Amino acid sequence: MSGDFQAPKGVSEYFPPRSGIFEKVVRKLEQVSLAANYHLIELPVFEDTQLFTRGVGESTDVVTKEMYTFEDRAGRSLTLRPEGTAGVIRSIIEHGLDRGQLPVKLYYRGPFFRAERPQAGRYRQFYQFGIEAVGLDDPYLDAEVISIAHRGFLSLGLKNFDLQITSLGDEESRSKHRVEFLKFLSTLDLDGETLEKVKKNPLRIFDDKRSEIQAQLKGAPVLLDFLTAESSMKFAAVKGALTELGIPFVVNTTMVRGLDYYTGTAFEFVHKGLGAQASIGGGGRYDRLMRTLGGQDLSGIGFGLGIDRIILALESEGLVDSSNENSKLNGGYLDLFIIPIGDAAKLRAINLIENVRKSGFVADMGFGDRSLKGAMKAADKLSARHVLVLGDAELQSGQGRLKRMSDGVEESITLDSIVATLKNSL
RNA sequence: GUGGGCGUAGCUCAGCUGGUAGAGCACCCGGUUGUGGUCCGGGAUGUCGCGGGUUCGAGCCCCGUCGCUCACCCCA
Repeated sequence: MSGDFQAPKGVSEYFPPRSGIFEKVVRKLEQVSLAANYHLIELPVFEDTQLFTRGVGESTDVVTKEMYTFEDRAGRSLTLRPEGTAGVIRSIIEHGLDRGQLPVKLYYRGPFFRAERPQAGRYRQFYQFGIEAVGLDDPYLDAEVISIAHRGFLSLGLKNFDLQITSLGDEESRSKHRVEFLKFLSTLDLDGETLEKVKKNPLRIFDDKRSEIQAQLKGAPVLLDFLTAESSMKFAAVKGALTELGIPFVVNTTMVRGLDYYTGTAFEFVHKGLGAQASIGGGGRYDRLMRTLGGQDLSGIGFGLGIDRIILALESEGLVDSSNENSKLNGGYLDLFIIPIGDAAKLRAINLIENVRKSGFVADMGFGDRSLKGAMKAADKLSARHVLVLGDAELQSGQGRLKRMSDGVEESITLDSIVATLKNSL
């Protein structure tokens, strides 16, 4: 530990070589989303506090104790976004994006903030990638959204994860179940704190990890058994589509989502190689959110994936080598490294490098005053494919020897043809 | 908010029952004059998280404090 400052508690930071993995994850997820016609929406990281209290739900932990809320200079209450969907919906309504063709298909990514106690895979500033399909209530759209997340994970090489799904049904389904469930809960022996929790959202009790609680929950009325015919058919359609797509899933009858706006389809991707925070992504349908925020009565569905956790998952599956700084996987390599000897050579080198870079190659040069041997070592450490030593002789003759580092073979070239030579070497 | 573990070189860590610090990796220089990867030689680096106490003497013991970490609650 050195220096006078350190990062605020619980934030994740990515610097090379790990930042290369971060970029790769985001790029892959963008790729699969774009391929399904979802497009980028870039939003502010802070919003009117009310957007979240109303949108996410007053009873959720996210709103009651995890928001970074502050006042701006005019006394407005603002909050660093704890999740992505509310902001997306706000923007859709505000800009009338839902007035054209439906569904509106968007993806977003960036930092999110929750004031929690940090632990493995849980940060106060964390990164999410998410998509939203808004405006249509079609179970096949649910399946599409899930399949995009699934495809994203597969394209990153992940294997050790499960997809869990359930249906939270519509309001009728839930109120019928709620009556029976509360009746059941009243027969249990629960402590005060748990009773409080149950009051806010009875289903939350399923998240309790204490075995004495879990034991009591055996035989509890299951929401899935109370689905209306319509909800039931939709859920069956989602499952059918997933099966058709060859996407394995397990129905989790006790799955609980942390945000209040979910209705109908809800899902979660759980990775087995992580700690207590095993969810690498989740989402679901929300029928009321848009109306709640003052928009049209349109349904939507989306997911949020935790980039930090995906990286942990990749590492747990041995899919990235964070110790190898220049692993190609991390994008760390150079097409050309020029070693100039003397100031005149540096001037020429910086010029040559510029041209090489313009042609799309990755190039760097030796700065400072290292020994030639030291500079060669540096080139090697940087995984340079070619090295060119530029000294007085080369400056005068305009000729040089391009060394291929893989086998040490040197090729005589004219300095002006270096780009062409590099192209030929591919 | 609650509980456990830990804080020693840039990184990973060692340091026995208290005697003022070490290894590996990384980094720099060199192994003759302008060419890397292996090998060999050399080198720099720490207020041992911070403050106080016990002691002739503390990285090792005690107290406090800050930080990190894992777990609970909850979630990405």
